[in-house]
Amino acid sequence: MESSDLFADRYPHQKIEQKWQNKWFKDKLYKVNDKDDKPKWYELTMYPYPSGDMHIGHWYAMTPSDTRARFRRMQGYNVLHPMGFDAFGLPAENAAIKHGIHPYKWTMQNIENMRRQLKSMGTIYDWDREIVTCKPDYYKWNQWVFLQLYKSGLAYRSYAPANWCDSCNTVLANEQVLESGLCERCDTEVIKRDLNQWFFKITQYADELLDQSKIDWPEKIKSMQMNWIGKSEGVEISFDISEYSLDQKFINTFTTRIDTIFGVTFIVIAPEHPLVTQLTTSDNIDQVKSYIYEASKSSEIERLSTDKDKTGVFTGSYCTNRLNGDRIPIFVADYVLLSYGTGVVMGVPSHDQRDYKFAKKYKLEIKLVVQDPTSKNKDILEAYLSDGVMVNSGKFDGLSNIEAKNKIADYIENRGYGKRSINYKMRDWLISRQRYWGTPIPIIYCNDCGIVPVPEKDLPVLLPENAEFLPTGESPLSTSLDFVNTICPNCNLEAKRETDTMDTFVDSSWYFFRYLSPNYKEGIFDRNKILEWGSVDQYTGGAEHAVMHLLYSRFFVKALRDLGLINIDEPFKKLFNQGHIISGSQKMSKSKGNVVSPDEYVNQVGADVVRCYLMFIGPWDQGGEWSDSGLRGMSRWINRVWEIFNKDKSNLIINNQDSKLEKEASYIINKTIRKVTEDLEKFKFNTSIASLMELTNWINEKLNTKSINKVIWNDIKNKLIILLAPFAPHMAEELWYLQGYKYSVHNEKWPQWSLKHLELDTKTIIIQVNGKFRDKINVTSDLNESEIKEIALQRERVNQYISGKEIKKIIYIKDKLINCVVN
RNA sequence: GCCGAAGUGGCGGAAUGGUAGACGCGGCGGUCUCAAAAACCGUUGCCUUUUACGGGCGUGUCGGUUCGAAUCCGACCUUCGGCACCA
Repeated sequence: MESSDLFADRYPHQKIEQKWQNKWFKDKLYKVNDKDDKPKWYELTMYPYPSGDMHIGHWYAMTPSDTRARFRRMQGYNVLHPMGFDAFGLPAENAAIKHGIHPYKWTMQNIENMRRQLKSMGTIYDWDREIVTCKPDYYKWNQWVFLQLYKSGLAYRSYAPANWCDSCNTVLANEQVLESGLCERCDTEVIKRDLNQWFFKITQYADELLDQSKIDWPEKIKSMQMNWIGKSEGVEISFDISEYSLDQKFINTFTTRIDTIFGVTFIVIAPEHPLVTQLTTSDNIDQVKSYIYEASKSSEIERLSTDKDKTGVFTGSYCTNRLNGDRIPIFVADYVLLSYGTGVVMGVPSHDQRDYKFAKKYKLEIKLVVQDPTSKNKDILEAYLSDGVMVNSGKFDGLSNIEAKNKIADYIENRGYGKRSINYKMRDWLISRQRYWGTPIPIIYCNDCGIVPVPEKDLPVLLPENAEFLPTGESPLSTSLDFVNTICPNCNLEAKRETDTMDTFVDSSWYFFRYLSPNYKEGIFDRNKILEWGSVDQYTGGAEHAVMHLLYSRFFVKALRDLGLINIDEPFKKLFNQGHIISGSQKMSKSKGNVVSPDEYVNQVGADVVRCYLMFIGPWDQGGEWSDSGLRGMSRWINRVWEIFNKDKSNLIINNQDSKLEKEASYIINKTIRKVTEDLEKFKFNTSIASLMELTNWINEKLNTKSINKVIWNDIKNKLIILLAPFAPHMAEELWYLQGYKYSVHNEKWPQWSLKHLELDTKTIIIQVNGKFRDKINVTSDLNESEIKEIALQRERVNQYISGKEIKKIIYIKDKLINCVVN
């Protein structure tokens, strides 16, 4: 950062910001009173992960929403704008492994520092409501919700693959696996390992989550959620494998194109599918086994990559298409996922591009069943995806394929070959993490009683302090014998605890309710407070949470509602996504060394300047680039505002009455109030501030020309300070105090504008000739259309362009312009 | 590949059918100063011989609608974001 003398410094920000922050804190100015009978407004910013040091990105997310919350407060709402910490998670555990510091200590130190930084921003957070998710009085309720979901069948245990590093002997998060597929710590190839894990049944709510009628969110986010849920309707149909005398006589596939069932020339099965080994013949077993091993090394993203060539191996077995008796080869290929549909795909190369490529590669038959009515598909050079007429499809020949879809589905259902079904891309939510720093899952495994939930009275299941974080191949909690070994609550015999912890998205799925009764001991939340406050009125945060956090929260709220705990359908009524702030045209990151730290800027120019600058950069949803010189401009403006109030006005303010000037002043102040108010509603902080700058420029100009009298000054100073208050809360408070007004400006009412003052005696009319600007005139409001036209046509500048030409028509837009159309 | 957003001075941006470039940064000229910084005042889209408060051009590209288009429509180009073999 450049030296401080480059910055304007007449405004003693350090002294003033300290003074008011202390006073607000002492007076509990921003304490939220539930009993207040003003209308309630819940404005929430996504809570941060306590990584230790705040960078300017945190400020970019938080100061504009604080300004909005302050604005709502001054508009007469009882505003709740709380803050807390998303305190469980991987970085704390990594710090523990790397530096030997306990995750709790590391996290709490970070929180302490961040709390100090957040306070320095001059925000209205009511710190009495702070929540810290790694504290037992918070995560106890994660466990409690888990038990409720378990009881109602929404939590279940099943096998799921996890990234595994053989050398480190540990499970890896996706972010710990390099793009090359190697472990980030030791460069060993990462494989998949099936683990028994816990899930929440979010798929049960798939259809309700698709209903977005009760949320006012950006279209972008809504469409991302739609795609993520990925509903598709089709038919589940079985192929006959009874010739192999296995337990299963049929192999099931799901298709959205049942009209192409007669074009199936191969079947593809996912490598993880339990039938694979049973169906593989001894000739092919070596090949198939090595293929499965290779597949386990590739990540899902790699497997699903369109760039990659399709690969697969033949199992040596066949199945029979029950509609036409065709004998069809069965392949294993990694482009089929066990987790979607039935994990088996019917290959129709003539009508699916991916199947077409696969068939070409392995020289499989390509059989046309839907004919293009125009070209008749003479040569099949690629899959034909459009609609057409059925051919090679037995008794369905000649029908349109759209009609055939239904008829074939009916036929299949009548014969018992399959049934219509709906599939979702979305899977159930895997919440198990083989980690230390998270909420212990409250389950006990007993040899006799099986899976036993921890009784509610025994909650919380505390995270033991003495677990070993170094990788052992087990979840860290299993190294704490005091923790693992317990007594079965059912039979009182020895039993073992679950040693996995919960995904931290569980914490963030309901934290917004905990703010309403943060210290409530009798339950997850005080239901009366939920009735009073309801869900979040305005939520703000980054778009990177478009799917996971925002979808999980919606699921949680619906599940809690169905458990009878609340009567709310959606957690966040309105959503706004801010963009990202960048530095040196790049995302800020420690490795690039371009992280902008707010503390030193706050020291040099003050929190108000940093706040205003961040809001002034550009539209909030588009993000922007940090620039020291831009900040300097804001510092200049804040200092100019300060000077307006602090310079000696005995010679500047005149005593004369001047109704024309008073009218002008009244016009500009009303215009500013309207602009600031309307733009704040729309999150357009940049233009709000620009209009405040215009107002202060006007005041300075009038002071310099000695054209402000006492009437104007008294009106304008009062309103200007109030308008400044949400943006620059410290300076506004000090100016308010210096004017001798009653503490606090933040309890003042937001000013109203009146249309009466926005009407001027004269209007500026633009004169165009053939749509080009040529002149403008000032006319009094009482002139009518023909009088204005007459004046306009007489203007010399206009005459230059119309003389000697035929006037075809004149367009007149009231109070705005005249356009003269000539040849 | 699909979906979405965006493209305007030297820079961040404003204007969502009616004076393009508000506001700010940067630049240039000046005031103050021994000098500089800071601050303040003036100026600043580009081109042109501004003798004229003069003329011409100008919102990614090409076309269209309109009296009038940065804004609406069509095609294309570029950038960014998201999703990605979903059977």
